[in-house]
Order: sequence, then C-alpha cells, then structure tokens
Amino acid sequence: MSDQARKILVTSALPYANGSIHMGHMVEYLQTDIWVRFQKLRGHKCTYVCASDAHGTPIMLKARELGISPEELTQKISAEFIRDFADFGVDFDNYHTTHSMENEALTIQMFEALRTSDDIYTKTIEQSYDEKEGMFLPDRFVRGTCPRCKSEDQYGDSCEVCGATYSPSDLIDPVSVISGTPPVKRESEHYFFRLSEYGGRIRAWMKKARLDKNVLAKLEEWFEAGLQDWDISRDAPYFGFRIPGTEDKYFYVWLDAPVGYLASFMNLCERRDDLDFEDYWNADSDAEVYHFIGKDIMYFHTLFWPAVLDGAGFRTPTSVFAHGFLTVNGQKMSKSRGTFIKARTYLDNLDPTYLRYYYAAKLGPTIEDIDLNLEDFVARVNSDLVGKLVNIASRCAGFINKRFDGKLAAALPDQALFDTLANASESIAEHYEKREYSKAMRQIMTLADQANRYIDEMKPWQMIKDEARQDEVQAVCTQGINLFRSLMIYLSPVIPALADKAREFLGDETWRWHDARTPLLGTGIKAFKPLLTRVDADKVENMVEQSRETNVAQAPQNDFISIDDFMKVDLRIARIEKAEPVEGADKLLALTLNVGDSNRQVFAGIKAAYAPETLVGRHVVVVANLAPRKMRFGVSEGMVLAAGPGGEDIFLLSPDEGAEAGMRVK
RNA sequence: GGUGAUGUAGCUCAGUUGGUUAGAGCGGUGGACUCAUAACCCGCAGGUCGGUGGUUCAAAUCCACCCAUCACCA
Repeated sequence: MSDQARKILVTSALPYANGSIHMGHMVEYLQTDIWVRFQKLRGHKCTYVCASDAHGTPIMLKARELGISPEELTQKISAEFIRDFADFGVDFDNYHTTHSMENEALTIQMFEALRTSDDIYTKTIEQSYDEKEGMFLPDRFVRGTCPRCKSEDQYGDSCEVCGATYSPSDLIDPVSVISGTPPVKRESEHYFFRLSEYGGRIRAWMKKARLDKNVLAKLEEWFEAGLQDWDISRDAPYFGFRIPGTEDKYFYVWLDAPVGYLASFMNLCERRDDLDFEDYWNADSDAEVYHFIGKDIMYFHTLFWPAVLDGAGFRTPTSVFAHGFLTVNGQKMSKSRGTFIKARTYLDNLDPTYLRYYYAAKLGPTIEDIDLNLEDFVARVNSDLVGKLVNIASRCAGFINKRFDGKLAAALPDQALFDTLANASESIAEHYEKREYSKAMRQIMTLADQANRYIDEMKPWQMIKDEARQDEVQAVCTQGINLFRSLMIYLSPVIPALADKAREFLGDETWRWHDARTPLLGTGIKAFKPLLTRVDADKVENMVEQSRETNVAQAPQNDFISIDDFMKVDLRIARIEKAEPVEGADKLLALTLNVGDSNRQVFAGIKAAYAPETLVGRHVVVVANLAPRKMRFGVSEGMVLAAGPGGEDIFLLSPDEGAEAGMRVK
C-alpha cells in the first residue's frame, strides 16, 4: 500500500425514500462507514456521499395515498434517514437527494451525450394500462393467477409459489393493484439505451475493477444470457425528471438514481474548495471511486452504470463492492417474529457501538449473507468489547489513578509486547482495506487476549503490597494502558464513539493510524469511568417485542369483510385419524382428517410443536373449501387452524367437548 | 423452472495451492485468581467437515449426483 495520500470517493446505495431504515440497511452503511473512517484515519483524502432515492411509481403512489406531494413525502423520510444514520455514527460528507437540480442537470447531460452518440433509440412497446387510474402499470402493480401453477394473487412478473417468470399479460384474470380493475394493453413509445452494444466495454471495465469472484460469476451469467437494451423511460404520471423534448415521458428511476452519486458529490463540491467535481469524474480522473451496494442491485451497478458512464464520457467506477443480506436468528427478517427491526427501534433500546462491532466481527468482502444472531450478539459484544477490551483499561486505570496521581510511567517495561501490537498494524490495515473486517476483529481480539494475559502474569495487585515494587506497578499499568490505546486506535473506524471516549480518557488530542507505533509516556490520564456497559439481554428482548408490536398494530387492515365474505370460508370440525411425519420435510406432518362424510389429507407445518402420536383422536378446526394445493409430498386438501408465531410456538384450535367431525363452524 | 452461492463442534465462524491427531471465540465443565463492568488466567469435554458415489498413496479441500437454505431472473 502506497504511503501517498489517495483521493477516494465512496458511496453507499441510495435508500429508497418510502419506508424506514432497518437493520438490513445498516449492514451496508456501517460497512461503508467503517471503510471510509479507516481511509481517513490512514491519512487519505476520502469523501463519502449518499442521497435519498426519491423517484418512481411507489413513491408517487404512497404520496398520493397520504395526500401529500412526493416532494413532501421524500423530504420527511429523508429527514428520518439522516437522523437514523447520524445516530448510528454513519458520517457522510454529504447526504443529498436525487430530486435535485444537480441530478436533473447531470441526468439530462448524460442522456444528451448518449443520444448524440446514437446509444438511445425509441421503440413502441405494449404495456399494461389502468384505464380507471389513467396510468401505465409496472409489472409489480398487476396481480393475477399464475399461468403455470394457477396460484392466485401473484405478481405480474413472477410467481412466488412456483417461481415461474412471465409478463403481466400471461396472468389469468389480471387486475391492477391500484384500482382493482382489469388492465388493458396499450401502446407507448419508450426510450431505450443500447446496452447490447456495450458488452466489450463492460468486459474491459470488469477486468480493471477486480471484482469479487462471486460478482464476476453472476456477471458472466448475465453475459451468457445476452445483454438486452434497457428501457429507460416511463410514461406520465410519474415522479421523476421529464425527458427533454417530450410532454409525458420521464426518466426511469433507475437511470437517475446512480447519477445521484455524482449529484450529491457535485452538491458537496459547491461548498468545499478542496474538492473539484471534474477532478473526480472526468474520463481521465486519477481519483478512486467505489460503490458499496447490496447483491440485489449488482445488475444496475455492474452493467448499466459503467456502460452509461462510459458512453456519456465520464470515468467508470474503480470498483463495486457488493455485500450480502442480513438474516436475524438465521432467518429472513420477519415482522411476526419481531426480527424486522427498524434502525430507530434499535437506537431506542441499544447503544450503536454494539451493532457496529458485531457487524464488523461478521463482515467479509463477499456477497455472503450475514446473520444477526441475537443471543450471539449479546455474548459476543459483552465478551469482546467489555470483558476483553475495555477491561484492560479498567484493570490498570485504578492503580494509576489512585497510586500515581493519574500519571503514566516514563518508559515501557515490555517494549517487545508493545511492538507486537505495533507490528500488527499493517496486517490489520490490509484486512480493513480488503474489507475483511471479521479477520481484522479476530486479530485485534487476539492481541487483546495477549494484553490481558500480560497483566495476569505481572500481577500488579500483588506487587502493590510490596513498598519496594511501586514503580513496577506503575510501569506494568502504563504498559497495559498503552496496549489498550493501540487496540482502540485500530478499532476506532468500527467503534468511533467508544474510541473518542477512550481518547479523551487518555488525554490524546487526535488519533491517526500510525499513533499506535508511539506509546503514551509520562503524561496524565483522566479518572476512569466505565467506557461501555454490558449489553442488557432484556433490552434486546424489549427491542424484539417493540418490533413485533408496531407491526401487529399495523396488521389488521381497516378493510372490513362482509358476513358474506366470511361465509365463503367453510370451516369444519375435523377429527385427526392419523398423523405422521413427512419424509423429507422438516416442518410438516401429514394428517388424515375425518370431516364427517369423508377423509382427506392435509399437510400441516406443526411438526416442531406437536408429536404425531399426541394428535390422533383430537378434534381440530379445518378450512374445508381451501383450493387443494399440490406439494412435493402430495396434495394438501385444506388447512388446519392454529395460532402462534411458528416453530415450537404453534397452538392448534380445538372445539369444546361435544363437537363432532363434520360440523360447520360459524 | 433456470442460474449462482452457501451447508465444518450447542451458537457464530476460520480452514491458504488436497498432506501428520480438523481450528478459534462464545456457551458447557473443572481449577486458579481477586486488579477489573461476576470481568481475567489455566485445563477438559464436544465434530463420520449436509448426504451418496468417484478420482488419489492421501479429500473438509477436486469431480458427479442428491438434499437443505438463500439470492437473482433485467
């Protein structure tokens, strides 16, 4: 790694301004923030920009639903985003919006450049149209019955049940999600970007960008499928930028969203004399540009985006860093389980330092998902941060403060041990640079173990009883304090708030990476206050409960159903005749139910909660007229009613004594 | 359905180009210590490395198939 100061521009993906920031989002912003803080600590000129992604149909519709303008909506949500990020210590140099003058000017500039080079053409296409609402419908806004498996209420682009992909016109009985009316086909002229012409240039960029091998594999897959031209326009009504020379055509949100990276930077340059927009974005720029993104938007960032930049005469990104998704307790985040945790809910309960460290301890450079295991989270943070790290300072500071008037010794008793930490500097730095944070954390914690072992071997608490060894105690504790200091410097990109507290306690003005090479000697330290308290497992539980509650409160829609609607559901008492595990299914039991006149087979996901033999003879409530569903194990002819969040917490409904199989429930 | 990724101790994860008894942290357990936010230190137990088959003197590591989980399909 060169010692020359590098010019680096870093971005995180622009959060879409129609919801709240949650724990999944935070993976990306913390991953990026750690990297940026590390670069700054190393003395590089690193700039971190972001913005709200403010355009598109979902935002337009949400604003309409709330009876406010899209501008108002996105401003309000952006304000929330900014607070959430700030409270997590995400330190943007600028946070802007894609609905800005800079972005409009840049988007149009790029579009015109591409049109001049004949990379834009128009073509008439057919699309679903909602006559009642007077608008074209994105695929996601049409729902209907899957043409392949006949599952009802599926999206217009793919079936969530059988996984089939198709176009909205293939759906059986399609309806517009907005008006509930059947859409019609209507023609419209759209603008297309000739992505198909860019294969060679994208490949050349890929080689330079040194992408992760998993990202490359994915790209290769897309290349094999063949690059298709990209539809970059949408018809009015749409919230976005109008295409010059048209009355009712707008740029597709995904065209102007990445341009928002440039727009935010341009906006920053307007008030920063030391930053020059062209210096970073001209085709021959020697600055480095990195985009941190989630693996779901790789397509846009590794194909369209370099192609558009290249075609429009700008420089391309130095690299694109894709990360995986977050699971909580090993599963997809779930509102019913209370694991769909908003950033604000976390902040209301817990210190952001915990999460920053925990994510760092798990993050690597690949697109693999990471898991937030809440029990592990409590154990890991308490053990590493409180038990190991802060403990070093805690067990030395008392002696220094009480016996030596807060004064550190003038020399280190064990220079070799100090050097061990100093010499780890480049290896740790390399881990940070490559975004191997989990490796960096492991290495730092191993060094923390050495520090604790050192104090343990020296036993200052025994020395202190011997009048002749007082100086030794001061020396040993000075050693311990300095080891702590080095570790804190290394960790400061991850846990800046804690590092600041530690720095103040030690009386240092500022920290740079290389300060870990020179010990603090002969100076005074402040009185030691606990720098970080342990994670309270009750608060974690509380956070989960709050996440569950807020969502349960939302769950009952104010859409009432009529008694007729209810009567459509044929609920019957059934007697379980037979219950057995299903081979190859972890969660299912195969139940043979007597519903009066006949027996039928139903698969129920209750294996974790009930042993099959306890069920036989029991009466339950079953939905008798549910459309039979073909599963891998056979056909399921109904649904057994049960309550609870799932797993072991499932509770079957039973009738009171006297009910017989076949009776209707109403 | 197609494509890709992942599957290693109770939990979270390391395991470089195939090579001696498969590692760490947490948790469990036994002990030591008492400076420290019941923290720290020493020891012990725990794994047929998702399954099956194959290549090889040798496979967690390579190949094939299968199973499970996750993602993408513009």
